[in-house]
Amino acid sequence: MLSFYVTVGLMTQKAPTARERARTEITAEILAAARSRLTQQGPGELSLRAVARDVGMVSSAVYRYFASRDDLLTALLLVAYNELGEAAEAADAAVHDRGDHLGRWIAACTAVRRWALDHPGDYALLYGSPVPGYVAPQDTISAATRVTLVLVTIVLDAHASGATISPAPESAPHNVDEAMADAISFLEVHGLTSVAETSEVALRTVGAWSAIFGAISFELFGHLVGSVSDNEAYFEHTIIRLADDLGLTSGT
Amino acid sequence: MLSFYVTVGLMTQKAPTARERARTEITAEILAAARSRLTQQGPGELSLRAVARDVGMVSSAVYRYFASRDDLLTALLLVAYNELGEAAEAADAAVHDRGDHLGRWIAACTAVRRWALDHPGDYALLYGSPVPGYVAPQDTISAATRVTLVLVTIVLDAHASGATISPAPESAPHNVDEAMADAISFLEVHGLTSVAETSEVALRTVGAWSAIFGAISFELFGHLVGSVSDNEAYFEHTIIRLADDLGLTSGT
DNA sequence: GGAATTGCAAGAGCGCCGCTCTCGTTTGTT
DNA sequence: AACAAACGAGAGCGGCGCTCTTGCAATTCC
Repeated sequence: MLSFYVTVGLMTQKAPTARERARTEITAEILAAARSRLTQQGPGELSLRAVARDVGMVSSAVYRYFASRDDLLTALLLVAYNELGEAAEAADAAVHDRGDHLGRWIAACTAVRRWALDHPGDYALLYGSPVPGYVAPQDTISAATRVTLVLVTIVLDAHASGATISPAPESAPHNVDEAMADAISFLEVHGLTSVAETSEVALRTVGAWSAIFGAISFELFGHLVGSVSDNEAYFEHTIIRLADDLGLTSGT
Repeated sequence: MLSFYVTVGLMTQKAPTARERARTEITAEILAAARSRLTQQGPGELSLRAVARDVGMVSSAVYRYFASRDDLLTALLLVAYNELGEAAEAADAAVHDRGDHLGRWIAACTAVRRWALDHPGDYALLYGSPVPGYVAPQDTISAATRVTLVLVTIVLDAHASGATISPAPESAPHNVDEAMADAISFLEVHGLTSVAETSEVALRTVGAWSAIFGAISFELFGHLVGSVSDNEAYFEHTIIRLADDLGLTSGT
């Protein structure tokens, strides 16, 4: 760890100075302290002065590393998004039978819920009510996409393997293509081959993802108290119903 | 308005003193000022000192009317919950053909979305990430129930008129009754007659409600940017899909 | 009707917050 | 060795929730 950069060639790569090493180290230390506070409390309660005390600094010194509280929150946003995305990816990858799309769906969804329950503060930062003024920088967006990309990929894999969806209800409007235009171009950008009925599948996938989000949020924020007695069973029912709607069958 | 209580009998009802009248009036004034700030900003940004300035008071004076910032937020919670519930009830009641359950469903859901878009701050207070320490008092719960009660009633009305639901996917677990026990007793308490397959209907209704919440939250909090190009069309598709899943048909 | 009690608005003040600026000190460059 | 950049600490600004005290007005008691 100490001579990490020095071993690269012969001075082709500059060795980091002591200051540089200290800087990245302290930055990570601050971030870790902030993270541990965030996970337990909420984003609104995260105080820069408190994390400064945690790392044994005076508050003004922290501003050498993060320009503002919003900057710190953005850094945490990135970390949390990536961690959640990684959890979903790992859960999906752990299913050995890649053709078992239902199993992959359940694994990924369950991992998302598990992570949310284990990191309520982080979840609130990612998906809770945003601060009115705040707009997420570009780099956070790609991190935010990882989770949805896992789900989308599973659905597309299933449809590439011949999965089909039930017909849309007769009373549904017929402007699906226009409504989901952005999703379609998103798929194209990510090189995901289109399947038949692309926009209808996209519609249902986005709908499924927001339904999952709704279920987790309701559970986490206490809106299911008095209605659902077994949150885990309820969630399992929900995601299986969604999978069924997306054409993911237990066969294959 | 002035001689409101005085006209009731002959001193059987005490006339409110000037102080009492002033108190309720000022309380309402503070609440209104707070509300207008809340609707535009979020709950986290609502400062008691700011509303005090709005009503031309010093901050400590406001504490005569609301014991704490949390108390003020709770009062706002109640107002907002009731307003949202009323909006949903009114939209449902405006559908003249009471047998048109799909129409009533669409009307109620659309009204909820409309209200949320018009009152983003209030919506964040009701359904956004809660403050970790805060627990909602009992009186807010009944107000919170109004919206869901509208939706539940429509679904039950439809099923009392012979609506049926599609069978659950074969891969679904079989513990629906236990998972939805609380919802069933909720229905009994509210004197809502059970229909066939009660717990499955309850499961789907709760699922539908959280899916609606998810769709609205995603739209409001900007998580649909890049996926959905027409939010209104997307929402209409969503609620019609949910209605179809609940057995609400356009016929009857 | 006058005195005691209660309700009220204002002010000062406490500890917290985000953030800025200044001032010595340390580290890296030439 | 001289200079420049980065850094940590401290003081300080305005704003926050909330408490306490003080004078004043409305109400109630005798």
